Amino acid sequence: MEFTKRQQEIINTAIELIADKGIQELTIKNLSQKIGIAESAIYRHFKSKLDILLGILSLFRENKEHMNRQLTEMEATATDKLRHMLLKRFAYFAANRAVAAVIFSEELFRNDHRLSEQVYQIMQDNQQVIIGIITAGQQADEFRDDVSAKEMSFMITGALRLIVTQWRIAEYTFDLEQEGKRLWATIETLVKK
Amino acid sequence: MEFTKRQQEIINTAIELIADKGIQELTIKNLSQKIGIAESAIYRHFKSKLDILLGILSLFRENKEHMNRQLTEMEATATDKLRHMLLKRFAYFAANRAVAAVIFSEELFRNDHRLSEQVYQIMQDNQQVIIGIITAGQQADEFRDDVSAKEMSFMITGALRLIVTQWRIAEYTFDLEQEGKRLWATIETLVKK
Amino acid sequence: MEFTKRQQEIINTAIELIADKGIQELTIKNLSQKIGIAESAIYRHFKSKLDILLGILSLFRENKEHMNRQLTEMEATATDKLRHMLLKRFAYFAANRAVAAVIFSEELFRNDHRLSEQVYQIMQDNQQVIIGIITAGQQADEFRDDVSAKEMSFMITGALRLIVTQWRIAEYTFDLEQEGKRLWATIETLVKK
Amino acid sequence: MEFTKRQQEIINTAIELIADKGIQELTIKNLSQKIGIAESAIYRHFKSKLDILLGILSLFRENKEHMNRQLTEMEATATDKLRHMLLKRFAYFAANRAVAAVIFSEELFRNDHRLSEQVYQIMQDNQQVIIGIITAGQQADEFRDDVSAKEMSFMITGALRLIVTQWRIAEYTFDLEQEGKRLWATIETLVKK
DNA sequence: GATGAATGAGAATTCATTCAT
DNA sequence: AATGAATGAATTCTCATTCAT
Repeated sequence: MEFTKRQQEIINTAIELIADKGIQELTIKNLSQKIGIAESAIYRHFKSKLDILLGILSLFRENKEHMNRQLTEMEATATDKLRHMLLKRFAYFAANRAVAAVIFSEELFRNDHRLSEQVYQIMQDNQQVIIGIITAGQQADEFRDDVSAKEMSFMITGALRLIVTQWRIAEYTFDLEQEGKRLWATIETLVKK
Repeated sequence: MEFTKRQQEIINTAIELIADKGIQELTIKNLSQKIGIAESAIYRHFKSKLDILLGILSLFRENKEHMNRQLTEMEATATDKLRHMLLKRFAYFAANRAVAAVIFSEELFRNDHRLSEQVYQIMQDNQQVIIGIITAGQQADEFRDDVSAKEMSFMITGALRLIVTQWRIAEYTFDLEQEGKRLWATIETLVKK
Repeated sequence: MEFTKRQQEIINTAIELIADKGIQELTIKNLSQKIGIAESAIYRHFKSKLDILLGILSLFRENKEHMNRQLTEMEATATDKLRHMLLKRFAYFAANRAVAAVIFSEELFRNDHRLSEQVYQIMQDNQQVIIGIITAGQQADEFRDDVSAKEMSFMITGALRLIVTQWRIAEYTFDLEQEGKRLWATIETLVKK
Repeated sequence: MEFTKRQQEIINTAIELIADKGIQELTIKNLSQKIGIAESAIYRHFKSKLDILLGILSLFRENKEHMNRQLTEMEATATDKLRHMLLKRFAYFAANRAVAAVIFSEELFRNDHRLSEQVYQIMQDNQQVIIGIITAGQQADEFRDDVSAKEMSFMITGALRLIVTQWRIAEYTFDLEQEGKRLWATIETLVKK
C-alpha cells in the first residue's frame, strides 16, 4: 500500500482525468501526456492499467480509514459526530472533485473482480461507521429508535451519494458544502428524537 | 419517439448487453452478433451508436412517463400513492435488471451532451412526481411538514437509487422487492406525522 | 447513348454532387438522397456506379460534339471562330460549374480503363477542333505560322484548363467569363500575325 | 517541417501509391504493407492520414522553394532562366513521376481546407517566379511586352500542367523531357520580341 | 528510470451491391 | 419502378502493452 512519488503522481493524474471527462478519458496516452512522460514510462511504475485503478481505490480507502479513525476517537455527542462526519465529507469532496467523480462511479470498476470488491468494501466500511454513530446516538437517547440504525444509515448514505452525484452532473455549478449543510438540517430533523 | 420492431430489438439488446457486463461490452459487433445480423445492418436502423443510447433513454423515459401519469390519476391517500409508486418501481427494476443497470449509471452518458441532458431530465421528472405526492401528503396532514417536500423527496430518491445500486453490485443476489418493502417501512416511519 | 428521364436525372445529380464536394461525395447514398429515391432504386437505372460515371462522360461528349459541329459549320474568320469557341466554352462552364468540375478532373476517372479512355477521347476531340481552326487561320494568313497549329492549340488548351481549374479552386469567386475575355485578348495577341 | 527518416519513408511511399493507382489506393493498410510495418505503426509518425497528405505537400513545397531560390540567384538572361527553369522542372517530374501525379491533382486535396490552402500556395509561388523572370525579360527587352507578364506566365503554366497531365494519362509512354524541349521552343518563339 | 518504435486486437462507420417484396 | 433490409469488405483510428536501447 505504499506508493512512490511517481506512482502517486500517476494515481492523482488518473483521478483528475476520470473526474474531468469520465473513465473513457483514462487512457495510458492521456495519462502519460498529462504527466509529461512517455507512454511506456507508465509501465515502469504500474504493471498494468488495472493496477492504476486499484491504486486509486487503495489510496482512497486509506484516506477514508484515516478519517474514520479520527471520528471514532473523537469525544462528542452522536449528533455532533454525525454532523461533523457529513460536513467533513462534503468539504473533502468539494476540495477533491476528482475523487468524488471516481468513488461514486461503481460502473467504472465493474470489469474486474478485484476492482468491484474494493469498491464494495469501501461502501461497507463507510456504512459501518455511520451505523456505529447512530447506534450510539440511539443508546444515548439522542436519536429516534423506531427505525433501525442500519436503515437510518442507509437513508443518509443514499442522500449523501445523490447530492454528490447531482453536483457532478450539474458540473459543480452549485456549492456542495452549502447544500450539504442544508441536507444535514434535514437529516438532523429526521433522526433526532 | 416511435421505434420499429428492429429498433426496439436493438435497444433491448443494447440494454441487456450493458446490464450484463457494462457499457464497454456495448459494441456494434457484440450487438449485431447477439441479434444475429451483420454489423453494418445496425446502421440501417440507427445512424450511430449514440442514437442507440439515446434510444435507450427515450424508451425509458416514455415508460416512466406512463407510470407517472397513471400515478397522478390514481385516487388514493398520499401514503398509498407513495408506497404504490416505490413498490412498483422496485418491481419494474426487478423485472428489468438491465434497465436498472443502465439508468442509474450516469457515468455512461457523460460523453455527449444530448445524453446527459436526457439523463438529467429523467431524474428531474422523477423528483417532481415524488415532490407532488409529498406536498399533497403534507397538506392532507398525512406527512410531517417540518421537512420540506423537496428535501424529503431527495432522501427518498437517494435511498431508492442506493438500494438498486447495491443490488446491482451484489449481482442481484438479494430480493430487490423484499428489500424495497423494508425500505418503504423505514420511509413511511420517517415521513408520517 | 440514349438515356431515360430518370437516368438523366441521376447523371445530372451525380455531376452536381461531384462539382459540389468532389468525387468522394459521389456515393450511391448521397445520390439517391439528393434525388429522393431509395438507394436500391438507382440500380434499376444503372447497373453499377461505374456506369453512372460513364454516363456522365457520354453526356458530356455528346454535348461537346454538338458544340463542335456548330462551330465547324459556322461561316466566319478563324479569329472569330476561335474567339467564339473559347467564349462559348467559358459561358458554358460558368453556367455548368458541375460539368467543369468533373471534366477537368482526370484523376476521378483513373480507376477504370473504360473511363480514362473516354476522358482521353474528349481531350483529343477538343484539341482537334482547335487545331482545325488554327490551321485554317494560318492558311488564311490570320495567324502566325512560325509555331505549329498543334503547339499553338496546346498552349490554348492549357490556358483554358488552368483558368477553369483556378476558378474552381477559388470556389467560383471570380467571374469566369470576364477572365475568359481577358485570356482571349492575350491569346489573340499571341497568335495573330 | 522537418521529417524523421520514417516520416520521409511514409511520405514517399504515399506519393508512390498515389502515383501508381490514384488517391483511392492511398489507404493506411496499403501504406503500411508497402513499408512493411503494422497499420497502427503509421500513427506513431503521423497523427492522421490528413497529416500525411500535408506532409507530401510540405515536402514538395520545400523542394520547389529550393529550386526557385537557386533560380533567383542565378546569373543569366531571362530567356536562359526561363528555359532552365522549365527544363529543370520537366526533368524533375520525369524523375519523380509520383510527385507529378500528386501535385497536379488538385482534386485530391479538396476535402480539407488545410490541404487546398497548401495547393493554392504552391501554385501561387510558382506563378510568382515565372512572372518575375518574364518581367525582367521584358525590361531587358528580351521578351515582348504587348502581353502582360502575368498573362504570359499564365499561358506557360497552363502548358506546363497540360503536358504533364497528358504524360500521366498516356501512362508515361512518351518522353516528357523531349516533349518539354519542344514545348520550350514554342514558348520561346511566342515570348521573344 | 525513461524513450521511441512497434504491434495486434478491436472500435465505429461507410460503401457498393443484392434480394425479396 | 421502387423499397427496406441486409451484407461483406474496407477504412480510419485507438488502445494497452512490449521490447530494445
